[in-house]
Amino acid sequence: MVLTKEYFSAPATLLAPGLLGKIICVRSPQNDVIRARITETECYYGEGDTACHASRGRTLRTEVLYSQGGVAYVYLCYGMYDLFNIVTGPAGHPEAVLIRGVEGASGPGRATRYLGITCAHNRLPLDPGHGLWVEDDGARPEYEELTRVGIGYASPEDQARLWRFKVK
DNA sequence: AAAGTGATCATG
DNA sequence: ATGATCACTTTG
Repeated sequence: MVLTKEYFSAPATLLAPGLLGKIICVRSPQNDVIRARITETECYYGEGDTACHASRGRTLRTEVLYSQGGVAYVYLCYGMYDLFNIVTGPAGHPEAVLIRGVEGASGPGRATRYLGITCAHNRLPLDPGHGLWVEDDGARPEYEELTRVGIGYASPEDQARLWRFKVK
């Protein structure tokens, strides 16, 4: 079944582990669909999370994080890699789940490249009509909780949070 | 271990 | 207008 905006309106802290095993679907320019099961995620939660892009408030870039859950947040990292996040939670509260890996591609930059997701997908609602959506086939894989990667600029307590989730 | 790469945001 | 910074990957 296709996951809806209502599903994505739950908190990122819940959805990051919950999305493991779900299937990202992307319609390519050639009109075929690429599918891959999520194997690793991280959550970024609110302005109070010093690792979250919205920790310094609303800007042109972070505006999309304040949407109601169920839209894509894609941004260019290190000048080379498009990183794909799913915005979650209620409107007005900035939070998202970063897709760090899918079956067939580990690492957030590689996963987006593998799926064919680019900055052109930024702000798009996640549904089949927009060519980018997520399906649940009932899989509930076991996972482990780890600290987030690449956030050395965040406060020590935020760095210590177990907000990365990885399928065993 | 270190470079490569460019949008973004804060500063002047 | 300028410069530091960066939720990474590849190569050695």
